[in-house]
Amino acid sequence: MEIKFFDDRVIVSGTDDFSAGKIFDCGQCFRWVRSPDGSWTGSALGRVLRLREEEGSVIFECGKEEFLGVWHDYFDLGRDYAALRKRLSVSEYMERACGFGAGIRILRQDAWEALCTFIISQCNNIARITGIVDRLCRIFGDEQEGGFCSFPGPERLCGLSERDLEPLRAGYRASYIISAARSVASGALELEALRSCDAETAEAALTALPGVGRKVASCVMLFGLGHTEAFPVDTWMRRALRDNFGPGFDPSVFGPDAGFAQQYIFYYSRWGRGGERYVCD
DNA sequence: AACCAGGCGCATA
DNA sequence: TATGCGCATGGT
Repeated sequence: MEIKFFDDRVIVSGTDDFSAGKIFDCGQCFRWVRSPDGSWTGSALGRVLRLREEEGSVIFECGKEEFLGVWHDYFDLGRDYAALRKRLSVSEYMERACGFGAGIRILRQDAWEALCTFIISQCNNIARITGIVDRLCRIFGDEQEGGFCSFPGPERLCGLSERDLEPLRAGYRASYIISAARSVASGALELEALRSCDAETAEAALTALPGVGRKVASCVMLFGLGHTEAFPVDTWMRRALRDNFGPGFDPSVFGPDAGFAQQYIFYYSRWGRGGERYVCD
């Protein structure tokens, strides 16, 4: 992978492992939008970025400092995904899943945003999750360039009531959002400290929050806390595992790569051939 | 017009 | 440990 710096943009080229469409549509984040011209714009970590793909390279519309200080890490560009896919291709199925998902990267998202959005995601569909998250940012976040809004932090939400959140139309999840905001804002839950904890400790701390079970906790760990061994299992994963792996399958065989295995399996089962059989059943 | 969504928490066996 | 249910809302 090559990175070239210009005054107003950074160009990343020479990799099969950056596909904006797959990265933003694989269900890990909810705030990147595609423009008619094919470019993508999103708000993350308090900043707005636009990027576009052109002839096998990715163009980040930002300066060198911002790229190195923010986006290089956010897009996990220091990781060798080609080597990762090779390690994960331990079976014919995994080889297909990794090939199909080539281009996926697991974003290093803000931990609070991950917690909040995956609380919202429970028993919900992507379209509605996106809408609720958008309203949350639009109503309680700060305005940014291009009509985008920042993700409101826990200190912004901790003083609100369930009625204040009614315009989100988040249903019963509203109370979960508020109590999570209060736990984090008060310091009762130190999200950043969970980065360096072992997985069991992090999961226990997260599931202590109302409305946070194993699935949401594992998503927060994987997408927001850098716990790459986390392996979220939802309805899609349950079906994919049931049909393609033994009944006693243990994701820990993938060790610290388990989270990436999960993403490739999930993406393949939803959008690839691995998922078609379920439609016909 | 139903069905169900990247679940959770609680009750019951 | 396993299974079932209600929870708010609205996309498909």
